[in-house]
Amino acid sequence: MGRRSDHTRDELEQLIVGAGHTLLAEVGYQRFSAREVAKRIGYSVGTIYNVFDSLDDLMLAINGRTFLIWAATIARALDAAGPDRIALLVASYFDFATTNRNLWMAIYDHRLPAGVPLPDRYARQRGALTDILRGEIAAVLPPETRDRAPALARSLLATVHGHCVFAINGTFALLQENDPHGAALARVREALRAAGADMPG
Amino acid sequence: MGRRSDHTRDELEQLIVGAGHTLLAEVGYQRFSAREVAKRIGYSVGTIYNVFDSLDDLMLAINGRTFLIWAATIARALDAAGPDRIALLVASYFDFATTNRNLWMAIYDHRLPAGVPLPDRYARQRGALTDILRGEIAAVLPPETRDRAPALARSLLATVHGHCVFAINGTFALLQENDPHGAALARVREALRAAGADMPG
DNA sequence: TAAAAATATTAGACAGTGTTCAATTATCCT
DNA sequence: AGGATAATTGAACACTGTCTAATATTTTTA
Repeated sequence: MGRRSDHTRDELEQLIVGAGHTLLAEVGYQRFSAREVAKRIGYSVGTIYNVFDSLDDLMLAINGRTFLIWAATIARALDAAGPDRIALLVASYFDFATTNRNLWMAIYDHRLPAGVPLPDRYARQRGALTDILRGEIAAVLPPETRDRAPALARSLLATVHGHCVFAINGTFALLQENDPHGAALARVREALRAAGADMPG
Repeated sequence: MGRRSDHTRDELEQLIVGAGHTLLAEVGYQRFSAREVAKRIGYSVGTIYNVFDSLDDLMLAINGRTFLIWAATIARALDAAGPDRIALLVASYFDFATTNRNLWMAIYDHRLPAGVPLPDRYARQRGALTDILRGEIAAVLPPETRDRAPALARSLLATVHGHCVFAINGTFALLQENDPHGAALARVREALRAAGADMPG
C-alpha cells in the first residue's frame, strides 16, 4: 500500500509509541514485543521497523515518554506541596514507581549494547528530572554550601533509588523490611542535616 | 543414549551451572541462552531441561553460585581488614560489582514471573550476605541502639546498591558524577554517625 | 549370558522473537 | 491517464525457550 490518508509520519510515530507505552505498562519489559505493538495499531511488523531503526530505538522513545510523564507528575506534586518539599519528593518517587511498576522498571531494565551511547534527546529527558531535584536541594542548603547541591542531588537520588528498587524487586520483602519509603526518607534527612540543611520534619 | 559413564546426575548439574556461570559472565543476561550452555558442555538442549525445570530455574542456580562467591569474597576481605571495616564493606561492594559486571547485574536483571516466590534455598543464599553486614553495623553502634542494626543494615545496603547501580548502568556518567564510591561511603558514614556509631575515618 | 526393564540423551517440532527486504499498493504530480 | 514516489506488507532468516517421541545406553533380572 501507499501512504494512508489518516496518518502523517509523525502521527504514526506517536501512535506506535503510544501503543508501545500501553503494552509495556500492561505486560512489562520482558514480555514486550514489536509484533504485538503492530497488531494493536493495525499495522504489520515491517511498519514499525520503517519508523524506528530497531527495538532499542522504539524502547528509548517509550521510556522517554515515561520520563516526560514522570517529570510532569513530580512538577505537579511540587506545585501543590506543603512546607516539607523534600519529603514530598521522596514520596513522589516511590509513588510513581509503585503505581507505574512496569513502566518504571523498563527504564532500568532496558540497556543499550555496550559502547552505544544514549542519544542526546533521551539523555536530556533524563536530566530534566535531576534538575528539579537539584533545585529543591539547593533551596534547603545554607547559601555558603549551596555549591554542594549538584553532587548531593545525584547521591540522594541514588539513595532513594536503591531503596525503591529493593522495595519493588522483592529484596526488601526478603529482608523483612516493611517501610522502605520511611527508611529512604530517614537517610535523605540525615544527609541533608549533615550538610547543614534547614528543613521541617 | 543412556547414562554417560563420566558424569553422575549431580556432577552434570554442576557442569551445567559452571558453564552457565561462565557464559553469563562473558555475554551478560540478555545474550545468555540455554542452547549455548548445552553446546559448551557437549550436550544437547534437552539435557538441560532434563536437569532444570526451566531457564528460570537454571538462572536461579547460576545466580545462587554468584551469591556464594560474593559472600566468600567479602568474608575474605573482612579477614584482612584494617580498623575501618565499614569503608572496606562499601569498597568490596563496588569492587565485586565492577569486576563481575555481568554476573552482578544478572542477579537483579533476572526476575521470576509475578507471584512465583524465590525458592528457600536461594533466599537463604541472599540472606547470608546481609547477615555479614548486620554484624558489622551492630559492631560500630553503641550498645543501647544496637537493636537498630538490622533495619539500618538493610537501608545502608540499599543506599550503597543505589549508588552502585547508577555507577554501572551509566546513570551517574550521564549526571557527571565521577566518584560514586566516595558518595556512597559518605552517605553511609552520615547515617551511622546519626545513629551514634563510633568508627574511624 | 541374554533378555527385559529402567534411565539418560537426543533430535526435531512448535510457537514465539527481532530484523530485513523484495514485492505490492496507494497516493501524488504532471 | 500514466508515471514517479512513497508507504506498507508479509514472507523469510536466524534465533529463542520448551516439550516430547524416539533412541541409545546402562542396569537389573532371569
